[in-house]
Amino acid sequence: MKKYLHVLKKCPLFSDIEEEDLLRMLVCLGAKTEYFDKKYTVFQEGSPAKYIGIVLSGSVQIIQVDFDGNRSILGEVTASEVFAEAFACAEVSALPVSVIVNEPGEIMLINCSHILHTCSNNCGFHQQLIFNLMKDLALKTIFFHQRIEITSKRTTREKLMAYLHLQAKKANSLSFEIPFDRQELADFLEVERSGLSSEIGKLKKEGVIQAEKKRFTLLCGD
Amino acid sequence: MKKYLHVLKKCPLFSDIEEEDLLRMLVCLGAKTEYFDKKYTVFQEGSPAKYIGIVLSGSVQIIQVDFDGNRSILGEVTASEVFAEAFACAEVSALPVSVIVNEPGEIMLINCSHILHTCSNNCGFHQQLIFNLMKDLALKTIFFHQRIEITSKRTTREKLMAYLHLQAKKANSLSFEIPFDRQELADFLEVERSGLSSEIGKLKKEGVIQAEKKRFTLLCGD
DNA sequence: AAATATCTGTTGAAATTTCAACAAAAGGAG
DNA sequence: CTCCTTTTGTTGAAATTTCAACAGATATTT
Repeated sequence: MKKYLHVLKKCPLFSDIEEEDLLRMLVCLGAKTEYFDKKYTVFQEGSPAKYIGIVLSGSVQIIQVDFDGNRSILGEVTASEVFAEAFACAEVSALPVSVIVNEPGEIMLINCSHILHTCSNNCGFHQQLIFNLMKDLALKTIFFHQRIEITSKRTTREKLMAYLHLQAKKANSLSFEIPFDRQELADFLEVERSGLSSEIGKLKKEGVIQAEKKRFTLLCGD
Repeated sequence: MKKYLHVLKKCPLFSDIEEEDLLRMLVCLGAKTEYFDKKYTVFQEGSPAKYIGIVLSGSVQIIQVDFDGNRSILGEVTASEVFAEAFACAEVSALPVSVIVNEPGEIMLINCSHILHTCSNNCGFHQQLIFNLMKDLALKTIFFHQRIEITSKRTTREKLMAYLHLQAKKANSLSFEIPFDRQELADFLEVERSGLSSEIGKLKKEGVIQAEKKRFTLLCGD
């Protein structure tokens, strides 16, 4: 556990909680850590939500698959980030998403009811923990708004450009890497892979962007 | 304020808070109530988020308008429901959405920092309030997942049917009213109004649904 | 009650996406 | 290094959406 202390300290769930308190708290919360291989299903759509997940290393993807087999990627979660917190908090009986390992690594799982229902020792950090969880949920909602702003565009080109501009803003640079390959990007933008590929090709020809594998560069300053 | 007590008691923000405590708390929080006319902009996209809104009567819509003028409707908020809580909690400096009055009515506004930062009297309900706010945020996230499940469909027909099935499930009946007119429904589903209209026409002809103004009935039991 | 504004359904042409299929390129395993 | 798998770009045809425009129906206002 100590190995990942620097990761946990960056986790929004543990903001403003001291190192020694954090370690004790994790014991109190019954946190457990597991290693998962690539493509492993950490949480299966339809199963009850009890655990909050924290990525310690590697990464996971949040995905939704409808009955026609169409995959939507809701997001990519990397080290020190939290996932499934909303479902665990709301205590839903059937997860609307699956969580799949993208890059193998270790994941910490915490039974959410241990967070929500103050422990018997009534430790003071507990209030801070709940406060942090709330902030995190608020930020997740904002993330969804950004995603909707992108996917609500009507054409592949507009969706792609909206996404790239947002990534550039996040990276604070016109050049940046995205966490998706082409198929995954298509599933995130809710478009067809082949159409996306050809659109990327056109934008490159037009001199609007550079694109080499996962690295994109916006050439126009707008 | 007393006039809307029954509405406030149903508000998820005030679950498990006694009537007398609630009234005192509202004073403590500096809650203020205002009447708004139809089409009035309660919150303007781009302005800082400070207040949580609670609809006491009438309804509001949460909308996003991109620079091309395309409108997306994120949701409809009716009596005893909360809005803008995520942005207020996250203390964002620029709202990504506007809130527009649909049916005129009264709205209660509460400065979110009064909720987040425990008051000097440190009243016990405050912890309950924060807990409730967290639950509410979790449910909002789930709502967004449902919306994504609908809008991620590729055709107008699929989006419409996914939406109608969800509404039927919520209403617990195959017949129900939706809160949108045709243009608004199109802006919620992220499709073209004319295409939506013709799709509704086809579904009626095929005997899959009945549709009369805002009342829809699913004729197939699936 | 008439006049005005808003909402709805329809149309056909243009633009775009989807779909299926294939080949080149890149990556990984032995 | 070679074989095998995965990823990516390309294509053209079919399906769907978008767009603009209009007319009938429904509300709202005066």
